[in-house]
Amino acid sequence: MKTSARQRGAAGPHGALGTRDRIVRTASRLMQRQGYDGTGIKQISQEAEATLGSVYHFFPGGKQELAVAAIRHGEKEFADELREILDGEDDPAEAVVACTRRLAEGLRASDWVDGCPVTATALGTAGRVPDVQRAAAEAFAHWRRLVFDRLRRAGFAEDDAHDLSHTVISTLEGAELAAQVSQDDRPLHAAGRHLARLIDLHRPGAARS
Amino acid sequence: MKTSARQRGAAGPHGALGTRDRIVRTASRLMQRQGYDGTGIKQISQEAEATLGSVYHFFPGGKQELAVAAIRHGEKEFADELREILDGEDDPAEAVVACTRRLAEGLRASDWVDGCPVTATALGTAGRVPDVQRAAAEAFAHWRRLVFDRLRRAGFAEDDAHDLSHTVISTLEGAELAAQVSQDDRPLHAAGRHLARLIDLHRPGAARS
DNA sequence: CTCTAGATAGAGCGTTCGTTCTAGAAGGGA
DNA sequence: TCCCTTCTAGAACGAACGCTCTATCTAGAG
Repeated sequence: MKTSARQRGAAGPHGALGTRDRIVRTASRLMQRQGYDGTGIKQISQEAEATLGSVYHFFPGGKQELAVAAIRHGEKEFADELREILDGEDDPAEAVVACTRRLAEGLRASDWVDGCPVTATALGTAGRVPDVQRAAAEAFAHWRRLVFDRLRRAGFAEDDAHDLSHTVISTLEGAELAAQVSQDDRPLHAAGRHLARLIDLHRPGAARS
Repeated sequence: MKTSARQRGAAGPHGALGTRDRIVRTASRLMQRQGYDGTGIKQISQEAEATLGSVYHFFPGGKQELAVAAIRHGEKEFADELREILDGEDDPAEAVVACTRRLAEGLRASDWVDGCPVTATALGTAGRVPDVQRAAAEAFAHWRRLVFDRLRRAGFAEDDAHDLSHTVISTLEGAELAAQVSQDDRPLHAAGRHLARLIDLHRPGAARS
């Protein structure tokens, strides 16, 4: 019996999730918007409809452990979306453009509030909380790996795929950041067009300068 | 009498700066590293060797006004550096590569702690503090303008220069972010190589696909 | 039934937060 | 000389912080 039927009666904005899941999802969403220091444990427990006791029951390591779980949750969420988009297009260049469109839609739909789920948390704790920094680094590495694998599957050379996967993730992150700060999705659209050109340039069999 | 001779005797880690300047510089540096919520007014006043009274004397608007001043300071600082590098190279593509090198040096020298001077502050206050968001948007726009002007001066078409300036700033920001989080400067070097290729692609007179 | 581990509940701890407030020190103009 | 503005100094306030602690409740094992 991992999660018993002891949960509150399916009410509230959360589905039939267990208490632990509600806490992690809420923490992830709040830290994405307000950063690590801007998000209080009590705020998380309230919005997750859990009590302080439950939070410290599931996360005895306190705020740091909760932040790591929140980052890992955000990582998986975006990884699933990324994988779906990358596999949904025949051409990797078009797939990357689709990514920028999706990011722009998400930003606009949230009124420019919901950006990357790990950036705000990671940046606000730069060198202070090693566990958080490590989890954020793993998130970036994982996302980059997804792009790398997609390029390899399309026949790109290993070195090219490696470098391109770096730049694709960096540029997606940077363009989302610029779009969020400027409240304008043009940075994302420009990034999409340019990344597509760049991928075309390194396409296997293409002429190289 | 703007700044009297009433300052403390040139001691401390700060030069012969006025109290207001010491406060702004300290706030900028601390918020760059710890974000808006992670940086306290008292911490700023202590590290700036100023008192709380001085802080609220110069910034009656409190933390928000101070954060705006800190962002504007960081903006000017990076703009000066950016202008110097862009003008220091004959070719805009080489200039952008020089930028990525400079960013990598700065990150490494600070042990991956000093990233972009506005990102952490802006992200941590996403939609909550409009003044900060506006100042951050102006910073990005200003930096982008510097790249745009440099490309125009090199003869690039207006539309190309516009789109490229977007992607250059986005990618620089994203690569610096990825490098900081991963504590690894490879994202910046990959970004430099790819941005140079992209600029070459749009060079005036070059063949276009 | 009893017993126990898992989970929930929230009062309360010491600390720090942003801010306010009053008091004083320093220099220039009258 | 006195005054007035500018700047420095830090005690004090209510609120919020992360966290600890004890108490209670529930579901299943025996």
